[in-house]
Amino acid sequence: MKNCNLCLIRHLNALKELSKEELDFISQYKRVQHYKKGDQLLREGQLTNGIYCVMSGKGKLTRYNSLGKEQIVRFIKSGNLIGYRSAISNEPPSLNLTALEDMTACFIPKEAFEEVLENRQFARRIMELLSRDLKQANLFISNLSQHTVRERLADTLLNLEETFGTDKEGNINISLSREELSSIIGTASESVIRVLSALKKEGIIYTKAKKIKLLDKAKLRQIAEGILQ
Amino acid sequence: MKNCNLCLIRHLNALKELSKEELDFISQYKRVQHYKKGDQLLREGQLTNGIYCVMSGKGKLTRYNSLGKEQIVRFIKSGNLIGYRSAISNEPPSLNLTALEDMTACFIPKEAFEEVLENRQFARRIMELLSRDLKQANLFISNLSQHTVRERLADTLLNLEETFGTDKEGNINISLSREELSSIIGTASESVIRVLSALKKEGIIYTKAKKIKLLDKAKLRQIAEGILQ
DNA sequence: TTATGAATATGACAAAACTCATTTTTAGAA
DNA sequence: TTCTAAAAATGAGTTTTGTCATATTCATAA
Repeated sequence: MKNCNLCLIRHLNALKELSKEELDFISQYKRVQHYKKGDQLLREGQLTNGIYCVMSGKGKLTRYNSLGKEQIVRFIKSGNLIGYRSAISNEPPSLNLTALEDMTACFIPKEAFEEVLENRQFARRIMELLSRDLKQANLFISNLSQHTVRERLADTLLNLEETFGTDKEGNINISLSREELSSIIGTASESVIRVLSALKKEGIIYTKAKKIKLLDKAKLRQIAEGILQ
Repeated sequence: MKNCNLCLIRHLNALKELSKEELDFISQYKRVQHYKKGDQLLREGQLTNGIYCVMSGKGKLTRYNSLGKEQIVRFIKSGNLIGYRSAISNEPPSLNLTALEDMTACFIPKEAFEEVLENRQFARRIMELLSRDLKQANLFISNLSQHTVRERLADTLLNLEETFGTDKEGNINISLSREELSSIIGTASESVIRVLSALKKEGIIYTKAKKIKLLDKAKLRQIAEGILQ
């Protein structure tokens, strides 16, 4: 896809606010990039002179703590715009972006981004994105600190289904290892495995290898909120 | 203070980007408000049609979980601009703002805020504020989930001193109950009390009622990072 | 197909944190 | 000042979670 005017993905994010001319302008500078599962698009602390518009594939935003353990902060899917936070504050990214599947993303150099940021509608959308991210992050904070592993896992499963939807069999449409699940909620992988087993035994979820299917979402919601054991 | 042009507090935040005329404009609509310790300026979910510029006093931004337990998300001090996140995304605030001391804050109605948001420099500053808040929130997320109570408390004490400075005796310049400290790091107040006692016994901090003084910040930093027990 | 290493699962034990009960201290009112 | 209620501190026992060892299953290459 050479010209962003022909690309429908833009309607999923702030780029939809841009005029035909502005999109032509961006098209001149953007580069379509392909990534393999496991590739890193952004690396914590390592300057990236631009932002990404994700065309296809899924990814994870992570941070490593001082002991080298990974913490998943957020997930990325097609339509998402990435890297505007560090572009705006003019500093290296504070998170890593790793592809969870093969991924295609358009790289838009910072200068081109800054240029179209002059468009008020666009700037306004970016502010709204930042606001939404911030609200989400604050929600995440209160979830993390005041809930048990079981409650946080229930919450995480519901969020994952909401974000990525389900396949035809009804399984959550993303493939994560138990290790990755544990680094979302900040616990040991053994704890996640134990809780998943328990939820399966109770008939609340069904698991088959990395496939997870939510059978009783109402109960899961109650568990997430600490109402139900 | 009738006119914002005469107010020096604005130099501490995004309002410094505004022209004389824009400040005159805001001055017409803004209201100076006084609050007592314990008063709530913002209430989660309850629409507030404007933003605040804090003139004096300290406050806390909190959320209550489904069991009614308070979680402190961030602290507020003079110079801070509050409420722009919910103003921008056009929704009720997602956090509560409670005064920790007597407080004075200027209320700027949303319409006036939206008007001056047309100023690109100002809008850019607001974006930078949102970016900084988001980065902080992400940092907080990784700190919370992968550290022990002792590590998180060490980190919190350092952050509090950095944010609020020290008084002439060298105590951290904010008065928090053990209960409040525990709701920053998301733990039971007894756990905070025990760890504070231990740190005192080890000579790393000094405490006298609500006064806390950091005696060995280097060690505290190592504890916070999990390098030192 | 089998072989191999990685991921998942499970058990046993240890460490961390929570809860509840009780005592001590503190801050503020009378 | 004394009194009183709230906050802080401490101890004991329980629950949750983490760690480590080991077994089992799974995925993939040969």
